[in-house]
Parts: sequence; structure tokens; C-alpha cells
Amino acid sequence: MQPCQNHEKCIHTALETAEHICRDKGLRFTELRRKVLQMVWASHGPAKAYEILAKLSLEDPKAKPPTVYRTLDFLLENGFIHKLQSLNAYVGCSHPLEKRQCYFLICDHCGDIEECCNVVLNEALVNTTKASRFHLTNVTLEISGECESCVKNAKKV
Amino acid sequence: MQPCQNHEKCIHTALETAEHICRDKGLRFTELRRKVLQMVWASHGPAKAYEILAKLSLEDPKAKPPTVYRTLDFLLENGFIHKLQSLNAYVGCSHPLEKRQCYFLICDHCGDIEECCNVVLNEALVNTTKASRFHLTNVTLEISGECESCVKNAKKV
DNA sequence: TGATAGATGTTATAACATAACAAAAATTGC
DNA sequence: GCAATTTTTGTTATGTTATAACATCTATCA
Repeated sequence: MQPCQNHEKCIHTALETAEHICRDKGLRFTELRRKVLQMVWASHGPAKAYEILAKLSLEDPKAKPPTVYRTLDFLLENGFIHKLQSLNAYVGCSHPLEKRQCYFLICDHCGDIEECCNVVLNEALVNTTKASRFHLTNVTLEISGECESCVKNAKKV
Repeated sequence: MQPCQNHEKCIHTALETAEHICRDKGLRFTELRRKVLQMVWASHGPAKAYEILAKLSLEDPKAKPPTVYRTLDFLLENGFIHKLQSLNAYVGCSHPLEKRQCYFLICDHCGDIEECCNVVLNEALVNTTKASRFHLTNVTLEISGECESCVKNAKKV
């Protein structure tokens, strides 16, 4: 993963994009939803529901698990975030408008997650699934390992 | 998925194979491990840890969550079962000796799970991952949808 | 046959997630 | 504007999945 140069910009873009999409679709991008999306985007690593809850609780003692899970559900349904099944965690979506099948590269070392789309891989998936005469509705593809910069750093040491 | 003709045979084969492998590797295939593996293999659907616990408890009131999770860990480590991250459930492995990368077709309708291996798909995965200069250690690939026989049956009605 | 490694028992709790109903706030139609 | 409706958030309780930490038992081996 080429590390982002300015993560404030990542966050800003994600929030702006979500706001736009909500306006277009007539959805309400409430303070709570904005805050939670911002927290998911706090890093390129996985965000855990109860960590988000803990952060919310600092400002708002009324926050409870359903507060967070409902908000995450809203963000998931509208494609603003993804759930990582292998981590029980959430990560921001870099292209909420394009509803492409994507997969994730999860670095076990630095924790960063790269969201990827690849047409060739996708076709391979669709084709092999078709060959099994299976009617695909959803794909979970999560690849863990070590990202380039972590491998490089390890070698330096 | 072509439905298995004789599921008793599936179970029998799985238990025999596990026993062989354990003998060869000097591992102990205890009564508990045999029972849990059998329970995971009770169907081609996903087996949930607490369901296994409930079944075990019928015969043995001493069974507690760690009893089950430790046994599942043993079975996972030795390749006798797989964990389905998207379901928080477990399924028997059809070829514990061949340590191939595999993926899963999960039918949302009948619940059956087909374990698949595909060289082309695998290469596509390895290649796209390499292109991101990512060092892969583990792949989670779970495809949900509807299996052939469920689609057919739906059309009949 | 005592030491030791591996397996299981036991207690407690952590981590993840949802059901069900109440209240509040925004939106819509009049 | 305001009553009706829908959407969002609050609240309480609980369900589900999983592990930590330490004790005991059992198989194996020197």
C-alpha cells in the first residue's frame, strides 16, 4: 500500500462524499452518522464497534451498543464502509459511488487495509462460480499477510 | 453442489482420514475430538460452536465453551475443518491431506456449503496480490448465493 | 514410578451483536 | 402552522461468540 500522504484529506473526502451521496439520495447524514463515519476513517486500519462506542461515550454518555451498530448498518447499507468478516471490524470505503466488487489486503504487521478492485480477478471469480452452477450474490474476499512497506522495513532491521 | 448420496459415508471417511493423519503425525485423536469432528460433519451445512456444545452437553454435562473451542482449534490447526468467517461457523474439510487454498460456496437457501479448489482462480489471486506487492499468508474467500438445486427447485414451484 | 507433556475441567469474563419497545425529531400533507 | 407519519435515536435487556487463567487429570517416557 502506498501510504496516504495526508490522512486528513482522506477523512475530509470521505465525509464530503458521504454528504453528497446522502443529499442526492434523500438520506439524512446526521451528526451521529458523520461522527461514526469519521471514527471509522480515523485510520486505514480496522475500526472495532466497541472502540467507536468508547469514543462516542466520551462526548455522549447516552451512546450504547445499538447506537453504534445501527449507525454502522446505515453506513454499510449505503456503501460508505465495509465490514471485514475475518476481523469483526469495519473500514471506510474509498469509492462509495462505484458499487464494484472489491477485496481487501490486510497487513498483519501495521494493520493497514487496502481496498482493491480487479476486473480480471472478478471475472475469474464469476467464471469459477458459474462453473459450479452457483448463483452468486455476495463475495467475501479478505487477504491477510504483510504489506510492501512492512516487508521492506523488516528487511532494513 | 451435487448432493452427497450417502452422508454416513462422508462422515465415516472424514473420521477415518483424521484418525490416520493423527496416527501418522503422532497426534492424539481422542474421543472428544472424534465426537466434535463428527458433529461438525453432521451435515454439509455450517456447524456453530454453541450448537456443538449443546449436543456435547447432552452426553457430558462437564462440557463448557473452552471444551468446544479448544477442540475446534485442534481440528482447525490440523486441517480437519475450516472456519467460515462470514457465518461464525465451522465446516468439515473434504481433503485434509492436500493443503490447498480453497474457497466456499455457501447456499443461503439450503445452507449447504461446497468446498472448492481452483487453480486458475488461485493464480489470479496470487498474481493480483503480487501486483500490489503484498505478501500473502492467508486468504478468506466465501461466496454466498444460491446453489444449483435450490435454484432449480425454486423454478419448479 | 516419578517427571513431564498434553489434554481436559472449571470459573469467570471479554468481545461482538441484536430484540423490543419508548421517546424525540424531521418530514409530509393538509 | 400543525396533525399525522416516518425516521432517527434512546433505553433496557439479553443473546451470541470467544478467550484468559489456573486446576486437574491422563498418557507417555525416561
